This record gives sequence, C-alpha cells and structure tokens, in this order.
Amino acid sequence: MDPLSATFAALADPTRRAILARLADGEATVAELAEPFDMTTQAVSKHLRVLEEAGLITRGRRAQWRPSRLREDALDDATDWLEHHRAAFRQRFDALDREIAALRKDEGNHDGNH
Amino acid sequence: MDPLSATFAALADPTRRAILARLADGEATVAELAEPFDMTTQAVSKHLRVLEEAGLITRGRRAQWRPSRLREDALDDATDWLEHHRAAFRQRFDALDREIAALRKDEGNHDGNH
DNA sequence: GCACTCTTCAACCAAGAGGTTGCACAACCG
DNA sequence: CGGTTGTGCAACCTCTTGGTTGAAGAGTGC
Repeated sequence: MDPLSATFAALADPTRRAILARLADGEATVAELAEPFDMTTQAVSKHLRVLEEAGLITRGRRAQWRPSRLREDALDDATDWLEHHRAAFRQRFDALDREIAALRKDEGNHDGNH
Repeated sequence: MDPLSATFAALADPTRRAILARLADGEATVAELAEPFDMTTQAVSKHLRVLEEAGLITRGRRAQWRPSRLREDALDDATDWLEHHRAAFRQRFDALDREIAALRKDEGNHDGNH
C-alpha cells in the first residue's frame, strides 16, 4: 500500500487515533496503551503494528517492555495532502462564486430577474 | 461509523483521492470520472457512494446523469484534527528537546561527559 | 412504443480488518 | 532454578472492502 493510503487508513480508526493522542503525552508500553480500552492487549498490539507500518510511531525495546513513541514527522505527508487539496477546493468554489456573480450581473443587464 | 473515521477511510484509497482531485476542476459524471481508471463504472459508482456517505461530495441529478461535486467544507474536520495533533506532537518533541538539553547541561556541571 | 444511454442495484468472490483465544518467547524476580 | 509479567505470533472467526458480472431503473430521442 502506498504511504499516504497507509497513513489515512491508520487514522481511520478511533482506537488508533486515541493511541496517537495518548502518545503525544509521552511514550507508553502496550499495557499502558491498552488500559483505557475494552480490548485485549493483543488487539492493541495489532493496532500498534498498523501505526508502525504506516510510519506514525516507532517502537523501542527496554527489558520486556516495548515502548511506543510518536514519529516527529508522522503527520506531515497527510497534512500536506489535505491542506493542498482543501486550498484547491476552496479556489474552485471561489471561481464558482465569481461565475455565478457574473451570470447574475449579465442577466440583470438583459431581462432582469425571472 | 463516526464522521472523522469515515472521512479518513474515504481518503485511504488512491482511486478516491484521484476522484476528489478531479472534482476540484469542476463537477463530473460517473462515466467521466471512471474514464481514467481500468475499472468498471459500477466500481466507480461504489467509490462515489463512499465519498458521499463520508460527506465529501454531493450528487446532483440532471436527466440521466448524476453529476458529482465537492462539498465546500469537505476536508475541514480532517484538516482540523491533523493540524491540531501535529501541533501537539511538535510541542511534545520540543519539550523533549528541552529536557535533553537540561540533562546535558546538568551532567556537564557534575561529572563531565561519558 | 422502442431503442439507446447513464447509472444503480444485487449477488457473488477474494482478500483484508479487527477482534478473539491459546501458546511461545524473553526478561525480571524470588 | 521456577514463576510471573509483558509482548508477539498463529489460527480462527465475522464483517467489510473493492472488485466483478448481470439485470433493472430512469431519461432521452426517434
């Protein structure tokens, strides 16, 4: 899967978004991350693997713990895509507004409203 | 599915992202949208349904055509989430940098480097 | 009415996602 | 050493996804 698709797919799950939000407070172990959820640690471990493969987190190794931490540039590509296209969309709507305004003005010059 | 998850899930497919990019140039019919892809129009119709249910596009009805167009505020929520959390992540890393700098300075005051 | 076009609906299929349980492995602790 | 803890792996299950084919609407135009 291409990296951008992997990132968006990883973000498309509320559990994973909550894990990311938690990791903004600092690194955490699997058990710590699993605690708020009604779910086995294995399931959380799977979510972490998805996040890791999407390049959103890295995982350390300290004794029997595998602390997860955010990657600093985790959300850059996704943010870039969204901001770029949101800007393009807005331009589109601005152009549409101008067209509509021009049409209205033109109509007014010829036959008024109807 | 919650709206944010639906949005990210919709964006997690390159075909759908290409469709959105195409729609930034103006509205288009299913057949027009399907043309660049090696895929049946039915498959594209399914993608459009996903985009519509995620609130990213709206669909008109003009004779036998169903033109799709972007929703102006389509990407707002996703962008907000990403920007907010990217900022939070960066704050985290800045804090980490300060901690490390403080540690280095402290170490230097006591026993030099090792 | 009839043919034609654009689109959707329904059924199907292979593959993947998200969860479970059970087990294995590695590292601590007595 | 043996027991406990944290984690990962494998197998399994159910539901979803992304595609297909074939048929059915819905609108246009002769």
